[in-house]
Amino acid sequence: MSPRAGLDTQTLVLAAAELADEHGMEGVTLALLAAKLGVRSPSLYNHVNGLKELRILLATHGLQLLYADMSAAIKGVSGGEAVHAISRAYVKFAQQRPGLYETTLQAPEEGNAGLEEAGAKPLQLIISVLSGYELGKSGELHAVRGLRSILHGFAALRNKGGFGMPLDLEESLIRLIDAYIAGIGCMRTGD
Amino acid sequence: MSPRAGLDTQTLVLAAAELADEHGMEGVTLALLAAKLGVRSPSLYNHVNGLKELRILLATHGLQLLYADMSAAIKGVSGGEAVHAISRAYVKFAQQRPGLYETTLQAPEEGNAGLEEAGAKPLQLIISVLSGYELGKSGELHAVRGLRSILHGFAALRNKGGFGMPLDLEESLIRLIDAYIAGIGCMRTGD
DNA sequence: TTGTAAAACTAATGGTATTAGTTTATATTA
DNA sequence: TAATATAAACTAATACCATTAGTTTTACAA
Repeated sequence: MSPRAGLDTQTLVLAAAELADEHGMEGVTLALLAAKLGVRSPSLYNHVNGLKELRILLATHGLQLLYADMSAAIKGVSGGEAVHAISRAYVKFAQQRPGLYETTLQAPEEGNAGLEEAGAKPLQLIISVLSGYELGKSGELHAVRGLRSILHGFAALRNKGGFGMPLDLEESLIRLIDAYIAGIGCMRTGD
Repeated sequence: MSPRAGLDTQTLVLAAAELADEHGMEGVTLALLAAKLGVRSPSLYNHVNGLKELRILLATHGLQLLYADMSAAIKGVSGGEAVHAISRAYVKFAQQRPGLYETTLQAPEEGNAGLEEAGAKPLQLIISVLSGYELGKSGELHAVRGLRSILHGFAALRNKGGFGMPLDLEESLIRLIDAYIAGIGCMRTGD
C-alpha cells in the first residue's frame, strides 16, 4: 500500500464508476474511493482536482460508454427499427450502470470541453436516427427533445423504482416508442 | 434567537423547500436551515428526525403541491385538452419549484405512509385523464408509464439545462403531447 | 551513483450530521 | 398566584467528509 500504488486518472475514474453503481452518485466520496484503491484520500489529488472534477470525468466517461452502446445498437438498421434499437440501448445502459448514468446528467455543459463533446455525440446519434423522417429544421429539434425526454424519463423512473411492479417494462417502452413514432408527424414543420 | 424561536415541523418544511429551490435539493442542509431559522442545528431535532426524515417530508409536501396544481389544471376539461393541461401544469410546477420537484422523486415509497399517499394522488389523476381512451387494463398501465416518462423526462432535462437554447420550449412540449395522443392507440390492449 | 520530480504520506482546518446532556421558557396544575 | 412539568432551545462532543500545506519516499533519468 505504502510504496507507490501506481494510480492514474483513468484508474480513479473506473473505480469511481463502480462506486457510483454500487452506492449511487451521492455515495461516491473521495474517502471511499481512496479506501477502495488502498490509499489515503489526499493522495487522490495527485491525479484529480477534487470531487468536482472527478464528477465531470465520471460524466464524460459515462457519456462515452453510452454513446458506444447506442452507436452499436443502430448499426445496420434504420427507420423505426433504429429508433427502437437506440431506445432499448439507452434504457439498458441506464439500468446496467445506474450510478454512472446518474452522473451523466449533472450540469450538462459547464465550460468543460471534454464533457461537452461527450454529450454532443449521443445527441448527434439521436438526430441521425430521426433525420429520415424529414421533419424540417425546427421539427427535428422538437422531435429530438421529445425522444430524449421519453428516454431519460423512462430510464430515471425505472431506476428509481417509480413504476411499481417490474412486470413487462420492456413492453411499456416498446409501446411508448411505437406511440411516439406513430405520432411523429406532429413534430413536422415547414422549414 | 435564544428565547423560544417558536418553530414547528411545518415551518421547517416550508423553509427547507425555499432552500431547495434556491440551492438545489443537494444544498438543503440542516446547518443552513438552522441558520435561516435563527437557531442552532441540534434544535431542529425537536421537530424533525434528522435529514433523512426532512427529505421525506419535503417530498411529501412537494407532491401535495404538485397534485393541487395538476388537479386545478384539469377542472372542467377532458380528453386531449385535459392531457395537455395536466402536462403543462406538471412541467410548470417543476420549473417554478425546481428544488422541491427534485425531492419528489427520491426513493418513491420507502415504507412511509404519508409519502406513499402523496405520490399515489398525482398518479391517480393521470389515470383519470387517460381513462377516457379505453385502453384496457394493462394498456392503461403502459399509457400511464408513458406519460409519466414524458413529463418527468421533459421537466428534468429542461430544469438541468439539457435542452440548450430555451426557445419555444412550450411548443416542444405541446408537440410531444400531441404526438403521444396521436399514437396512444399503440397502448391499447384487449383486457 | 546521484539527483529530481512525482506520488505517496501526515497533520491540520473547516464543514457536515448526529447524540448526549443541560438550561430555560412556556404552559399546566395545584 | 405559585409550583411544577414538558418541551424547546442550548452547549459540548463525536464521527465523518473535502481540502490544503508541508514532508517523506519512491522510481527513474542523467
